[in-house]
Amino acid sequence: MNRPYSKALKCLQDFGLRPTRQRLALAKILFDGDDRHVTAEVLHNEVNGTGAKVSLATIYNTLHQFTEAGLLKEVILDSNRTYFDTNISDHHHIFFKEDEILADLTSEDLVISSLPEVPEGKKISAVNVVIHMENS
Amino acid sequence: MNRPYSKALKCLQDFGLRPTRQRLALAKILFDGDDRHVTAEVLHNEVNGTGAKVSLATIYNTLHQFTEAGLLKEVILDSNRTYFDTNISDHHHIFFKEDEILADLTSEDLVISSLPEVPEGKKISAVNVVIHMENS
DNA sequence: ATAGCTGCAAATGCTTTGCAAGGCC
DNA sequence: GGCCTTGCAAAGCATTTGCAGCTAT
Repeated sequence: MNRPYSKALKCLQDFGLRPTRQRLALAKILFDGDDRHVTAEVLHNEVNGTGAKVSLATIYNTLHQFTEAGLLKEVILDSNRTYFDTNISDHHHIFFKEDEILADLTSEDLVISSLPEVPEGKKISAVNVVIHMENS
Repeated sequence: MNRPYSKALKCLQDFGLRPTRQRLALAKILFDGDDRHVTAEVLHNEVNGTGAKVSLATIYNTLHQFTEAGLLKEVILDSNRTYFDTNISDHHHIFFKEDEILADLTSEDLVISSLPEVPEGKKISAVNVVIHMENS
């Protein structure tokens, strides 16, 4: 492929985000391949390993901008880490404790057959499900 | 009732925790009534409002001791707050965003009819479900 | 007496922010 | 040029920890 940034570039342009060097580097890692589940720290190490220098503060800012733009979803796992998921469809997660790996569940893997009644004047804004696995 | 600490005292004794003034005050608030969902901060304000003085560090330590003893369950909601739940049965939660209220769901409110296959050598250690409600 | 508990204050770890310098259009 | 973006360092916040003094048994 001779246009290695095309996908990343398009993402940014589509959402009115100025394609700076830092945003391109991050978008390339996040969107030019399979779905990813990253923490700010992992992404920081990864992007700086490629030679591009992006500060941690900018990683955080950019992850939140991408999330606001609808390019990412935040996943709450535990109180120490925020994961960002490039799969923005409605889906659930499985977390492997020892490996610290977060993965998607398909709609076949987990089925919720009944949800609580929604009170007047309220709406469901999210249904967060995380299955925690550990070594037996 | 002329033995206002009986229930709290029993909890502590049953789990081999020395019934100190601080632990009794916290156990009384947590276990002498309906199920509660508290954060360390809320519990701190509440217990100090009763006249008992308990430091925030001790609140945290005690909440974790109670959790390890099986008297409480930790509930992960978002990355800013850890809630502790006195309902230790297997159940799910609903969170009302504007009111910052966390409540239990019964097994009728939410039904999970299928779980993912468990890989060899692994086991499910938790199934965390939180329905987020907001004003519509 | 002594092992365990508490409180304070300092440390930690992740995340956010203020602001001056730099980059994109 | 002008506005947006970045990077650094400092601040923030919830939580944890070290340690000296206290307390239940």
